Amino acid sequence: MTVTVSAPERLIRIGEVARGAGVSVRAVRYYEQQGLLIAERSPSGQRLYRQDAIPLVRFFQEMFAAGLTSRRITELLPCWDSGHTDAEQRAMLRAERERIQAKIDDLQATLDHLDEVIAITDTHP
Amino acid sequence: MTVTVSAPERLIRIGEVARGAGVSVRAVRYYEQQGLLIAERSPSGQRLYRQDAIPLVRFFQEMFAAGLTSRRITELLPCWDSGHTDAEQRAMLRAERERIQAKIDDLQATLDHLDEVIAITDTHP
DNA sequence: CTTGCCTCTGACGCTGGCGTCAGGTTTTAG
DNA sequence: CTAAAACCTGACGCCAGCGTCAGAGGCAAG
Repeated sequence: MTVTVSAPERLIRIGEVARGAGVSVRAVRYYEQQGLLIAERSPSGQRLYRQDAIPLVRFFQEMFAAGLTSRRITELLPCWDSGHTDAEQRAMLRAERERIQAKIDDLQATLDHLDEVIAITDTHP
Repeated sequence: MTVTVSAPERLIRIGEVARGAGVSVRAVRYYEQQGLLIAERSPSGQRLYRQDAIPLVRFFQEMFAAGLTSRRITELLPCWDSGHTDAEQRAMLRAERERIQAKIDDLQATLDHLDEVIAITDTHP
């Protein structure tokens, strides 16, 4: 039988999270307000995060860039960080996947359109 | 020598433009306010458009979906509807093309990311 | 003529992801 | 010990692309 002595994980403060993830401190506080990121508090009230908060914030940025709202992300978080998801959550996950795929297809079509215009304007000054 | 008698093109009103392009009447007025779409006026003050306003509005929607602002679109309009563009405009056009391509690449990476999560949540209920 | 739909001009509201300022406490470096 | 840097809680501001409401005029049909 093995006993896992939880390694005294070094907790970091909000500034380090922000710099590590390339966002502003304000943004990290906002994520907490939206329920995306829960922080412990030091006795004096400062937010304390585990290191994996940094990749998590990067993940949020990725989802924002893909057009998801913070509410939607909170609904999908169980799929991400826990090993237990229900059918509804997996369905939402696939639905978002489809939305993103559709967006990619739209952008690709737009790109092709633009390329035509570029070709015309280049050959026909 | 040929004389081009301009065909008495049927002008349409704002509602027909909106329905044709799948946007709201309010949106079409907004485009005019932003300088995207200039309309003639009937004696009573109603906006009158040529039929090609409909594909033009569709084009605006495509650009909005690709992340361009209305200001940016006005700057690019000469590339689109006239046969005369300068070097600066063609450069902007290519720059936007690159932006969209980068966006597509980002979204594709996000999609791959999501597919991994989906695979995990599906095999590991 | 009137009914009903379309159009007009303001002008305020909304959404989301923050920026930014104010005014105060805490931690850290020297 | 002290000054700078980092952190805290509100709370207002911003932008862009419209939605929406108010109040008034235009236009074809019966």
